[in-house]
Amino acid sequence: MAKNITPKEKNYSQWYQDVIRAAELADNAPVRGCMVVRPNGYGIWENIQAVFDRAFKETGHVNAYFPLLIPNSFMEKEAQHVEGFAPECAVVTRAGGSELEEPYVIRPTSETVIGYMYSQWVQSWRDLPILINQWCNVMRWEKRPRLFLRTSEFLWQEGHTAHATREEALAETMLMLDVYRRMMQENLALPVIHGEKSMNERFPGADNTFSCEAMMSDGKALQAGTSHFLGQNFAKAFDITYQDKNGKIEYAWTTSWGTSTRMIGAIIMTHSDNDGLVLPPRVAPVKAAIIPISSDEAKLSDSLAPTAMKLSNELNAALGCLGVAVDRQFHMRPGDRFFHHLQRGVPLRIELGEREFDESRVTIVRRDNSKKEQVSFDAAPARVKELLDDIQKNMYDKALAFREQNTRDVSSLDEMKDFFRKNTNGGFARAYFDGSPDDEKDIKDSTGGATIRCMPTEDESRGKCVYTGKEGARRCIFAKAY
RNA sequence: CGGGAUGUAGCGCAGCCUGGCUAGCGUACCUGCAUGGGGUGCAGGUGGUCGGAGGUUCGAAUCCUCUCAUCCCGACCA
Repeated sequence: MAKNITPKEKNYSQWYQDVIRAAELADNAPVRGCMVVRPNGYGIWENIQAVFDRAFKETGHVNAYFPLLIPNSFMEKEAQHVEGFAPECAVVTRAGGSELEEPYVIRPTSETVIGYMYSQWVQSWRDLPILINQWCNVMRWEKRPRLFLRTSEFLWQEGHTAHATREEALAETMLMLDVYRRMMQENLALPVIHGEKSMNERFPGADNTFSCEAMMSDGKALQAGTSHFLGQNFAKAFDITYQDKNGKIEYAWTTSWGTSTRMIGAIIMTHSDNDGLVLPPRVAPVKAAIIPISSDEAKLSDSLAPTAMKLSNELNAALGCLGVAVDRQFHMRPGDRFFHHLQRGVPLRIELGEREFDESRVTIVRRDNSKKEQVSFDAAPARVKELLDDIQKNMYDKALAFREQNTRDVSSLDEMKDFFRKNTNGGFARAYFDGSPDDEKDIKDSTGGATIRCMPTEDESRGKCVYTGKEGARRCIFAKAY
């Protein structure tokens, strides 16, 4: 057991922070609520970006960049939007040594500037759809920051699209929700439930919001990605109009969708253990560490290290990435080196020592030391690839099994209260619900914080509402959330 | 922003109540020797204007006021 990490059973928040520190993912910045993303953490983000970016491009989107500063008046054009975001906006009022004529808001999200630009770019039905994504930073002055989950400044991607018809925009909203679900499941090993948000949880300015919800290992829910159907709200606020085939002027229909560095928090809280970080191989910056071991320095530099380099090149070629690194901390004791990689979430360790070398074999060991096997040099690339795929799959299966173990169907309000009272966080409660936003708030108050995370898209069943008793209610996932 | 707590070496802490020699301890770090396949052992050493500002006092880590930051519990959110 790692002595620099508080066990999660003892104090989950402390455990989370300890894992981040031990894995050198991020540090607190000198600015309130901001974080410094360290190389090991940024490497995860780069891998996430790579797989998501590819998926966006495969579905016809292109990248662009819009400015960090937004004229204050833009924010005020959409009533719901300004109401939702005003409390958490940081504003620039001085620049160049004097007071600005109009304050600039540091973007909390870019619907407004992008809407403004779209209004200039769109004239005809032929100009639609516009399918643009941007990777950038945004700032939201949150009350209670937590590394990766909620920081004042965070990195994300925001897609903004404009369409000629309502149907097309709705289809886009659902398409991107599904892209998120797939990417999270396949690459981050996060089983997520995707579905529609309740009115209380809607994005300010959206007609409808959908999300991907994941269960953390303490039973709480985390919203890992959202896709919004904005209707014509922003088109009307920013005058995004086009002339249709009949020559008639129409408002466009828009969508927006985003995922952020919060996904790194989701990965940590879904997979990691009391020894430290556990990373899904597909997004691990280091997928395997080759560790040459010998007490004979000449042997290390003359034969083991060069062989390790050769092996890492072969492995990288086989994996199609640069995820295999040679550990050159030769002066450290083997135990220290193993521990270092363990805490940083490196899925596989390849031990290359005198014992193996003499026999032209390497030892492949899993992070948790659960399996150790010897393979020949020639067989190593294929075997490593196989093992990484296996680990990736097992992580997903394990997370899914955990979610299922902590999900329960509840058919009455008392049962729901009981579910969330018994444990500290409960888990996911599945229940039919057809009440009003105030009814939902009442459930929140009486359960110690459980809210509707989403109404699963794939669940078309109908039943009796736990609150009102009305028949024909949709099924909802209730949970306490981060 | 409300309730609670904490700021002393990179990290974790003691000292504060009851003011007083040169501010300690563990760990990390550096050096040496021995070691070496899941957090090595011994010995020696480097490193602190005690979060910041002001006040009380002959004298402040310690008492008082203000301030900043962090953590926990709420409200808010990707």
